[in-house]
Amino acid sequence: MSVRASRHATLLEVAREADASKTSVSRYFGGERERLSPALRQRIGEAARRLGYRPNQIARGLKGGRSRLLGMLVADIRNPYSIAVMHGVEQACREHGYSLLVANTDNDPAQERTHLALLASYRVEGLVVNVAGSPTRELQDMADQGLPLVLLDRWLAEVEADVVGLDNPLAIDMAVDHLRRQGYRNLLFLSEPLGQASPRQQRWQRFEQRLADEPTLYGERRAPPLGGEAVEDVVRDFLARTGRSAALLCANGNVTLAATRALQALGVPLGEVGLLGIDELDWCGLVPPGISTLAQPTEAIGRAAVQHLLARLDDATQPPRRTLYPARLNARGSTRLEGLNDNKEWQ
Amino acid sequence: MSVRASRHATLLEVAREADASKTSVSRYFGGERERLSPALRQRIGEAARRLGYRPNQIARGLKGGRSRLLGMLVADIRNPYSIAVMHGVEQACREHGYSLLVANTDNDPAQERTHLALLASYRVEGLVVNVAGSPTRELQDMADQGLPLVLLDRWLAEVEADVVGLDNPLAIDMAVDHLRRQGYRNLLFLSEPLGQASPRQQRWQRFEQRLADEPTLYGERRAPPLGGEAVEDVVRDFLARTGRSAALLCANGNVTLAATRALQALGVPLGEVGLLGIDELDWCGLVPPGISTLAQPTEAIGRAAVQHLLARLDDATQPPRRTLYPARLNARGSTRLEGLNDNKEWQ
DNA sequence: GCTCACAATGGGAACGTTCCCATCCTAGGT
DNA sequence: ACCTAGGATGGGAACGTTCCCATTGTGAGC
Repeated sequence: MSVRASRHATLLEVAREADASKTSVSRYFGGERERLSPALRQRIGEAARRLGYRPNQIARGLKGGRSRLLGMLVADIRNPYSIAVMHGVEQACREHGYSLLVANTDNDPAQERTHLALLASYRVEGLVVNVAGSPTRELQDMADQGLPLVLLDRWLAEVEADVVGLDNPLAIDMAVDHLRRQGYRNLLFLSEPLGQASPRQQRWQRFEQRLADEPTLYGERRAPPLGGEAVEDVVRDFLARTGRSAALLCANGNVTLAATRALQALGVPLGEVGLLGIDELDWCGLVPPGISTLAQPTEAIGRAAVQHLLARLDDATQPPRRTLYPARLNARGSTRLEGLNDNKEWQ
Repeated sequence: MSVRASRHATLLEVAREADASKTSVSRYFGGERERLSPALRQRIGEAARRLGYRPNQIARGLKGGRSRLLGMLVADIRNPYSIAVMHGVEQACREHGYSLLVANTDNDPAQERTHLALLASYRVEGLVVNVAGSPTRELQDMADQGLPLVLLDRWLAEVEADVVGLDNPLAIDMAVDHLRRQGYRNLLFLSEPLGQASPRQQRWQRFEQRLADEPTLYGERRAPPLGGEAVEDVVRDFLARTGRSAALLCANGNVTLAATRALQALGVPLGEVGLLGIDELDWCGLVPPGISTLAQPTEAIGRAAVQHLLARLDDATQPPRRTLYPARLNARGSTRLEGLNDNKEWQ
């Protein structure tokens, strides 16, 4: 009985201790216990416990190529949407015996490339990607090498991979319908600058399309920079020209935040000017009279991403799938034109 | 020239392609380029580029024990505080050539144990731990095995490890000072149930202590469950008994959220009853007239955690350090007794 | 009683690195 | 010219697994 060295016990040590072969011990921990006789099984179990043995995942990953690691590349880790999805991804990983290696790019395309390479070097078995730029080349290479890939929310037309996210056209339809039903007639669609982000583009386009089909509605689209006074200016201008029954439709959480600030700065009461945001945020219920939102089923989206990965790990040949979820409407005071209006929408 | 197999190029293949030995290639990628002659260096560089070679971190980790992985165990990944700190940790990791393996326990002690074991099995070189329960035994074992450990925010008295977090007594002092200066005289300290969480206990104790030193102030402490009506009841009761110049001091972000809801439900205007929260949140500036907070320097805390890890990796013998940061006061409308009061505090 | 299938077990070669230790060569000191 | 120090390079073992392929033992079928 020696002083416990400050190192980890190995498979071989357990084998010796249990008077078994390393193969048997490997089987014990590799989920093939039923192949072992009860006696041997017990000896190994005890020896392992005595030695505090834990299989070394690194070594495991090396031999079998099974790193049991899934990677997630996040464009902006501070975005509540990303977090919520990540939570779903992480849970699903855990349930399937995987661990999650997270890389955050802070929306920097250069970092994105670096991190992609990094994740690859850890031989992750699959990758959930929320792209910032357009690392088309890198992603296609990885896909070609047989690495299962899921594009989250944002997708790249050129990359053949599964896509999981929100049904954006439907979300815009729901938004426009809701606003119209609540009595708003002049809609301002506010987005962040479109850039490469596919959801922004989709929402932007669908809004236009939808407006064309609605003779009773008037609409405009703007994508001002979120930083300075731009949002406030745009909103002030719009309200001045359209007067009553105006509403803002915010394309994502950041915009909702900026728009809320702008309306507060302009001294316009929420509801009198409608405000509907895509993405649910903690505080939306708190700003009186409550900000209406279209919530994304983030948890489900995260889990779905992992499921796609696992399915593809199982059968690499499936054609790319696209899984889109509907948004859920949280109607609050910010889309009630007059305090005593119809209350049917409320839940 | 063969069809590129769907596998990764290996060190050996690069060596063959460059007509060099694997040792030389290993040196090239292991940061010992200066030991190679310029000619060889160039050959290897070109061969590697041609083959798209990337060192396999898994294999690296196996031989040298250098997994280049740092682990982070988070009690609640959806908590904005955790996220913010994680962002700092992740950045610091990246800057030092490490990757981050994140595990979320959802505040479940059982999961916590599991995940701790999991992280260990990936042979992370250091661990940032934001404990949920009291995995004292596991942590001490890991520390004994020579694994650098940093306790984040919450600490366990029994575990010998570095601690990084907020200077809680100082934060309470700042809070009490600010509230007194703003004219509040009756303070209600609201916390989540204390449990094992050291910061909650520290804040709770310091409040009592501080109140004892302030004859001009009256104070009470409560830790109601956050779920139902309890917070509202506690607040209503307190306000009924103390009347004017009452203020709530919220021990963390969750409590601030609950307290804000309660005050809104009671129809009490913010400011008339003071509200000061520990932890800055996105929406604190949005709820009129703005909620005052004590912000934690989360980014710095995250970076400090990694620095401690690296320092200990460098010299395992250092005694445990404790690094505490002061909070920063964001004074807003919720701690202005009357609209036209002194404005000195505003920034 | 002999063969054969099959269950239980073990030996050894990978996996892709790192690192210790040669080996070779050249230039400098004598 | 000879010895040697030291720079450049390479060979091989190890890291802790998994997995292919034996090797043993046991009872059923003939």
